[in-house]
Amino acid sequence: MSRLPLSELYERLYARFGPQGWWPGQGRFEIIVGAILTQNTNWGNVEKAIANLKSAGVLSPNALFALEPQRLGELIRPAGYFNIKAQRLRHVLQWLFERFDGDVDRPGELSTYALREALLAVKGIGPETADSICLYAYDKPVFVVDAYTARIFGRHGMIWPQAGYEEIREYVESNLPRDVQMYNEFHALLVRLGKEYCKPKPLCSGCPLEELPREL
DNA sequence: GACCAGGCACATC
DNA sequence: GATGTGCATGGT
Repeated sequence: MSRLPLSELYERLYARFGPQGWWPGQGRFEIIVGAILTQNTNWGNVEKAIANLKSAGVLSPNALFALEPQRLGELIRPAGYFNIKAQRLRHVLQWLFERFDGDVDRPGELSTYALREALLAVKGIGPETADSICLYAYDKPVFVVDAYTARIFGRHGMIWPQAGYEEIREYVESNLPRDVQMYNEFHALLVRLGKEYCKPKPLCSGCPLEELPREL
């Protein structure tokens, strides 16, 4: 495995691409909705779905919870998997209302660990979605692993090929300062790098990381 | 037309 | 515990 310090990788990516300004949406509730809609889905499609929700005036916990499930599906249709995602949004809303009286700020009072566990218990919220919500909606110091992260780290020999989500998350969290802003930028920078240079095909053309030493 | 995109739950072995 | 499959739209 490479001994390239993660902090150096972070600094190089930041120097190359600059601040990414994530999350690309505003407000806690919009971030939560976006985190579910973007599951295995291009962000451009998510933007269309969110625009539909805004136009319909239902991008709030109360309005969205009052919506007929079928109507919700129609509005988020551009984001794909619209039936299952409509259900997942309902599950989050049920959680929000049953446990926090529909107040989207109150989950933030939980500890990082408690919030993460509570989110993971909601049907339709897996590790990446839970961590995205923790980090980007509630400023909790949790690193978000995604498909790009695994692919980039894997191709550069930084993790075992069969490493799972938790393994990769702990690898990052134990090798970087526990810093919300750094986790925020690092994840966004990895997505940026992945979109531009680390696609399934072609493999790594012009990747900026090639300038980095493989072994220090 | 094939492939891909900021996953997840569930079935099966 | 690992692996396979359904879920769906829109861009390249």
